[in-house]
Amino acid sequence: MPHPSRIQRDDLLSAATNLLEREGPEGLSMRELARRLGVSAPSLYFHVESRDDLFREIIVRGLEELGTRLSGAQESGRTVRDRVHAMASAYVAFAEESPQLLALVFGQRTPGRMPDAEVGERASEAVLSVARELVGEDEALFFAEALWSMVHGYALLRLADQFRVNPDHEAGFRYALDLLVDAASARADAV
Amino acid sequence: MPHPSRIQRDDLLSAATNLLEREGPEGLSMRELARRLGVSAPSLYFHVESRDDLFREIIVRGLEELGTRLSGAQESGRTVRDRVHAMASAYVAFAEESPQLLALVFGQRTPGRMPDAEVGERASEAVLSVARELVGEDEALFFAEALWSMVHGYALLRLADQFRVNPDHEAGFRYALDLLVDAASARADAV
DNA sequence: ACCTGAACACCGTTCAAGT
DNA sequence: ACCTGAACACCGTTCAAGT
Repeated sequence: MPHPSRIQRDDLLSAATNLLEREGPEGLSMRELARRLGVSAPSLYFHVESRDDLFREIIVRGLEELGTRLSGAQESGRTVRDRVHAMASAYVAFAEESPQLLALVFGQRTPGRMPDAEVGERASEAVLSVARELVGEDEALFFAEALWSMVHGYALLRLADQFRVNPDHEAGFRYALDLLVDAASARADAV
Repeated sequence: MPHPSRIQRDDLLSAATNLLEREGPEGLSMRELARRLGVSAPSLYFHVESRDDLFREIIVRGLEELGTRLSGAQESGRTVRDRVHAMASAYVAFAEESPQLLALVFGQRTPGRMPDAEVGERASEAVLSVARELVGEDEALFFAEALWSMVHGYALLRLADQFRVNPDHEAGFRYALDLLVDAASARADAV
């Protein structure tokens, strides 16, 4: 009679994500992960193909979680401006809860660690949809990239403590977002 | 009579930076670096304190190089818009030449790896200066953060191949930059 | 002053052996 | 089907010993 699995796939990925946030990517080792799960290191290979594969799975989960939060935030605001701010705040909140995960999700691709292209669909669809509202179909893709870039850059640079000379981060972020929203409205009016 | 040093500090850092770009941060190992320099691993510890210290030195060099390029680009354009585009292009070019280095320079801070705060002074001064021209002293800090965020985010997301649905990256990037520059001009006119 | 080989405590991964 | 201990080739770092 076979053993019932002693490790739940979900527990493995949760423990791995915790370890990643606490110790960084170099600290997420198969042996340490096994130690925390109370099993031997080789037994992990019955649940993931390799360490790279483990990273890939973590990224998939992270990307799905981010997509869920963004499309949730998208439905929360009354005006377009509110929705942009809600989504941007959700993005930054995610970045602050899971900085290592965010860096991994949108970081340098190492072959074997990157998930299929369609995993991020939900997140990009949410951003594209709000961009469509603001500037119309034709410019939506460009505007979505601009908005995403700004929010992403802001989240990462804040985490890296690069904005330390600014005493009021909330105000700075709102200023940046409104620059884009205002510019979009001006363009839409001009047409 | 003491040995003359067989390793030049500059060679060590260059080789380390090359190895970083080729193999990523996890591939930059003291032993592999020593191998490439034709010395034993322990002898590296006469030139750097630790692997973390090596990373810190690489980051310092990278930040200085980026600062030099940005303040060079800042002097190149005739109009403010030209200068913004020149600096942004220099930033993206740096990111494309040295993606791993950029991720390191502005990535998650691991204690012991981060350089002193004033090392990035040159780069931030260049961005602040162009921001001052565009929106005046009062909003310069906020605008600089917005501009830097956008360019940084754009560079990273491009590298992570997140803009693959957009066939024309050059046009998308110019669109994004001009959104900010136009928004800044509109604000300056309104005052 | 600088370099070395040996050593220690780590690491990813494989594999034969166990239930 | 799942887990283990032993093994292999790595790794950062220290240290006594050499020039």
